[in-house]
Order: sequence, then structure tokens, then C-alpha cells
Amino acid sequence: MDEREFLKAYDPHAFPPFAVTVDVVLLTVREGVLSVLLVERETHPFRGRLALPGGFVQVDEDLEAAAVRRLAQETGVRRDGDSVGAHVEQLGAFGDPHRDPRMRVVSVPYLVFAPDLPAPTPGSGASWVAWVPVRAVETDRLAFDHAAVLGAGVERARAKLEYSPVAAAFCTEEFTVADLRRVYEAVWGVPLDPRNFHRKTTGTPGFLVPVGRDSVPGPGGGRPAALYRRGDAQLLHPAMLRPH
Amino acid sequence: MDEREFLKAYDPHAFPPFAVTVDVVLLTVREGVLSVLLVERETHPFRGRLALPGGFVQVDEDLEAAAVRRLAQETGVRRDGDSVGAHVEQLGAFGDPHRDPRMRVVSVPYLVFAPDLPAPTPGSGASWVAWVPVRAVETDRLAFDHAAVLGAGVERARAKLEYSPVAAAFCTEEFTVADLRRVYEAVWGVPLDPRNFHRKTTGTPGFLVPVGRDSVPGPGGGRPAALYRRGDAQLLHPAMLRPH
DNA sequence: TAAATAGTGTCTCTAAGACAGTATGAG
DNA sequence: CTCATACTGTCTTAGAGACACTATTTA
Repeated sequence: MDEREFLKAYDPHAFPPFAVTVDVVLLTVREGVLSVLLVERETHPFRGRLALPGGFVQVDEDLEAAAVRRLAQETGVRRDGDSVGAHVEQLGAFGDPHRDPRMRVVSVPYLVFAPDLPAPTPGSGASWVAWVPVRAVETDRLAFDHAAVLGAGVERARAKLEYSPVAAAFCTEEFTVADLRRVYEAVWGVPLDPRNFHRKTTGTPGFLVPVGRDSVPGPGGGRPAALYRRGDAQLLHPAMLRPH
Repeated sequence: MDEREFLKAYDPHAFPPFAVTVDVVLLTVREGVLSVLLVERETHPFRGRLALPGGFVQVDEDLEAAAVRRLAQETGVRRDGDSVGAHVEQLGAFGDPHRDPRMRVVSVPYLVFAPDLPAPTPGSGASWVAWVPVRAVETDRLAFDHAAVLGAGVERARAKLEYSPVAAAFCTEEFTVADLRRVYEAVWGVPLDPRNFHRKTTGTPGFLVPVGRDSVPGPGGGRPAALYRRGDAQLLHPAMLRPH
């Protein structure tokens, strides 16, 4: 039998059914606090419980595209090269045989970083959507294994800030060194020395590109800060060190 | 409708069929060269082409267990806490809609490190098995998207050696500092200064535990080296730096 | 003996941590 | 003016890279 005949005779329905879902761990920093976008599930299973946005992948759909689609459908948050989607990264596969009571489901979560966004609006499958501070999430009340997924996402985010310049994905296109420092402080949960942080970030080639203009100081004053955009470096050399 | 009724009425076969497979990127260091275990496919699709060991996950089977099972079935390499399986790590999910001509398949590859092992024997689904130096793999002739999977595995291994003590998983239970250095040199593909490497590895707390005995020198002589076991550190602090 | 490998010591340089001191805004 | 934030400079110290030197084996 050659390959063509083989494929013609192949019946996918002959095998026990699997499903593949995607979930989105969408993180942002609001008021100095690392927060995650959660929805309240509108249907069984886990109806009424909080969960990450997500859902079934369509047969002909790319995994990352499915994640972005479900995020938009459930929460109204759309991909947009400059803000949401500046950083989208796969978190792995979660496939415990009993993670979903309906059937065997393997879920592929995606980690997304976003700047502080307007309030999301509930859509299909969600009766409620909101940003929840990560430290305030009641992990043992999340649907499915989303506590583990969220934990993996936060841990990945913390590690990623050390050796990559993705922290800028939490900021608007133009930002100050202090904006960026507040991202690191929120994600790592530790205060950083503003002066050493300034020296490190502005001194690492390719991390920050000066815009040439200054920000306007907030209420209470302070010297205006220079504005920067993200540079083209893919890796930080040497890495930002997280205080131990 | 409550949750029980909902689940009773749920028909998994009503949805388009997905399949989930696992693949194994089994790496070792043989004669100073980073090598990967490849099989020749016995059946369509990609019959006769080289591929990573792997196969379909069973409905009630854990993903990592499936990877270990397929590795044993196809190649005879068995899990064994001290050698193969000293380090097993998920590499993510590969789910391009057309990566498999039979049907929609999402594959979850696992990265495994092993010490130099006895020659493997072909089993179910494989007509041939062998260790192939990673640099000698003809990536454009591998089955499916295994070139990308192998690339991700090698890149992950390189990064992992920097901040974790997993390099010891490439060695037998007791090993010398030079054995460990040869692992780093093979995986990173660069020579390292033996003296600085010695200072770094023996000076990092929790990395190496001295056994108290010496190795026997090879032919050609040389001073016997102290033997070590892997320590209990999970992370290297500070990290081993890969020469840029 | 020479050659090979193991292990120690020492110097230099980069860069991180801990600040002091200056600049420029708001109120 | 004071207060707040931005930015620059300086000192100390940990640790990486580049060696020289000593130790212990085989041939």
C-alpha cells in the first residue's frame, strides 16, 4: 500500500475522541499590581466559577489563533500589535486525563502581556469578566486546573523578565524608565533601587531607545522623565538580576 | 439543567476528531558529541523517513507516561530513575493544522537527558533506531515537523544547562568534573576552561557532592579525578555563563 | 623521563549593590 | 520655600576570564 491509499483508508473517527482547548493567561500591571484577566463561566462544567478565558480549538485553526479568538470572544480584548499581542507565548500543554469531566481534553495555554487596558466586556461563554490582582485570586476555586496554569504563567513571566526585554510589553508604546521599573516591581513583587535600575536599563544596548521627548510629571511634581520605546534586543546581556 | 444532566447529554463524538501524540527528544553525549535518538518509520505517513520516537496518546493515559511508553516500545530504552528519566521535561505543544496528513494532530514533545547507553533495538513502528549526532541530522528529511521539535529541544537543553544542574543527568551516577565539563562542551558546542569550570562547579553550593573516591585515569595517564554525585540544588546561583 | 590530566592560586575587569549628590518639576 | 521624582557619579565587592603553577597518574 502506498501513502495515498493509506491516507484514503484512514478513518480518524475510529479512534477515541480527544479535544484540544486553549486558555489565555493575560497579565497586566494596574496601579502597581500584577493582575490577570478572569471570566465567570456561563455554562457547565464549573458554571459560575472563575476561569481563564479559553475554549475549544477548531479543526482547521492554529493554536495561537484560537487563543486570540477566544480571548476576543469571551472578553472583548482584541489583538493589536502595539498593545495586546505585543507578547504572546505558549505555556506548554496540560493534559491530565481527568482535568475536564466532559471528555479527554488537552489544553494549550498561552501567556499574553498587555498594558493597562479599558475595562473588558463579557462575551460568549462568560457572564462576567474582570482584572483580578494575582495575589487576590482564590486559586482553589478556579475551574479545571487553571490554578496550575496561572501559576505556570506567573512563574514564566517572572523568569522571562530576567533575560528578555518583554517587560516593555506591559507598557504603552512610549514609557519612562520608572514605568518599566514599576512593571518589574509588580511582577517580581520586590522593590528595586530606582538609580541602579536606571543605570542598568539605559546601559544595556538594544533594550531602550530614547524618543527624545519628556513625560509630563504627575500630580505632586517631580522632574519630567525621558520617554523611551522598546529597543530591538531579543535578549538581555547580562540579564536583569531578581533579588533573591 | 444541572451539571450531572449536562455531562450525561454530552457527546464527545459530536465534535470533529483531534488526535494527541507525544514525541521524545532523547539527548545524550557520546564520544564528546551531542546526539539524539532517531527511528526510521516503518509505516505511512513518512514511511522510511527518520523521526523522533513517539506516537498516539491513549484516552486514559498521562502525557508523560505516553512519551515514556512509546520510547520503550519503539527503541527498547526504558525509564529508570538513575539514568533515562533522571530528567524528563515537556517541550510544549506543536499543533499546526497540517503537520500530519492523516488528521488534525497536536503533538506534545518531551525532552529527556540520558547518559551514554547501550545500543537501542528497534521495536513497534520502527525498522531502525540509532543515536545520531545532532549536527549530522538532515533536518529537512525528518518526518512531520520534527526538525522544529528537535531544534526546540536542543535550544531548551542549551538554556537549561545555564541555570539548572541537569547536566548531571547526562552522566552516570558518579562522575568527575571533567565528565561534566564534556557535557557542557558538547551541548553548547564550545570549549570551556577546565580550571575555571572546576572552580565554578565545585564552588556552587548544592551542585556537586563529593563521593570521597577517585576515578581511575584513562589510557595515556593523568592524575585521578575526584568522583561526585549530583547535589540537591534545583537552581544554579549564580548561573553558569555560556560564552557568547 | 615526558605527556596528560587534576586541582590551586592569582590577577584583572565587569558589573551589581549601596549609597551621595545634583537637576527639574508641582504646590 | 518644600517635596517629589529624575538622573549622574562613586565606592565596594562578587564573580567571571585568563592565565601560572603544582600534583599525580600512564607510558
